[in-house]
Amino acid sequence: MHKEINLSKNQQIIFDFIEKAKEPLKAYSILFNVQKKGIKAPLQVYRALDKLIEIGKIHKVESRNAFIACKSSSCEISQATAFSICNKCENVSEINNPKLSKYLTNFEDDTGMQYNKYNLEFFGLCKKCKAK
Amino acid sequence: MHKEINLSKNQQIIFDFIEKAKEPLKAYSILFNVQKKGIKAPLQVYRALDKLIEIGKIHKVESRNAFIACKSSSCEISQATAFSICNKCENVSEINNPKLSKYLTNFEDDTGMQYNKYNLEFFGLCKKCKAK
DNA sequence: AACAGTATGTAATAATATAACGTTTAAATG
DNA sequence: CATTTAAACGTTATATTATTACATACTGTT
Repeated sequence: MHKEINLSKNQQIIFDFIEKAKEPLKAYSILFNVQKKGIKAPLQVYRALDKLIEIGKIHKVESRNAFIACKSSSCEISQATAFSICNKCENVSEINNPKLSKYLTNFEDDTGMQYNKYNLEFFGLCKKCKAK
Repeated sequence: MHKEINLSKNQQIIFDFIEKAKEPLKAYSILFNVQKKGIKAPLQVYRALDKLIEIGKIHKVESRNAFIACKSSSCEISQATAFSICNKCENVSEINNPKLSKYLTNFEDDTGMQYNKYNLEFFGLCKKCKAK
């Protein structure tokens, strides 16, 4: 579960926008859309994004360079993320599966090394796109 | 195992360079290093990279925007990749673990959807960096 | 030879992200 | 409350990553 942290003004503006979207947003698309709120420069966006990622309120979808609000209560502070990505409609949803996260969190590689952080992105066709 | 495919001139030049490196390389770093071989423009590099990824000779490490030669015989044509990444020294190695790939290939999300392609990136400290 | 598919060369530009600087605000400490 | 410290902010410039658009050339079939 997320620790409750007071967001700063810019962080709050940008988080609100990402959360409403319910789909991954690009940094510059965020920028264009919050300019009316006084945010003028890329760096203001990227700084807020960095912080929001750090505290686990959003995640970055690496393969898409896009940002999405965290809707899972189990991905502890962004350490462990998994996404399902449709290659056709680009729908992205966070996978909240305790078995999967347990399996990956406990995974040891051949050298015996264990990891506390991972990012997993699955690709395929979502149900809607498959039906077509 | 990889199907044997004849690489074109540019593809071969760029693949040779990535394979020798044995660490992930950035596109523009590749460009600067193959200019003496007559490759002058970013697009020439990106086109070769796209093709090499498509046929499974290299992978993209998404969180680093970098490219690494495939050393695994089991990641069938780039459909299933897993990497271990050290956050300190930036060492990246491909994880070739049949159990892991089997687990992920067979994974079904809560909607019953199955995926044939995924990319997993684990983060932590490698042995060397942990020892320090 | 004609065709289709893939690869190439080149210039321009788009999209993504950070460096460097100085100022302001908020929180913690004496 | 005054002081200190850390975090956040604003701004400009620039670095890095990647693609569009268009013209040409090569490769392997029929």
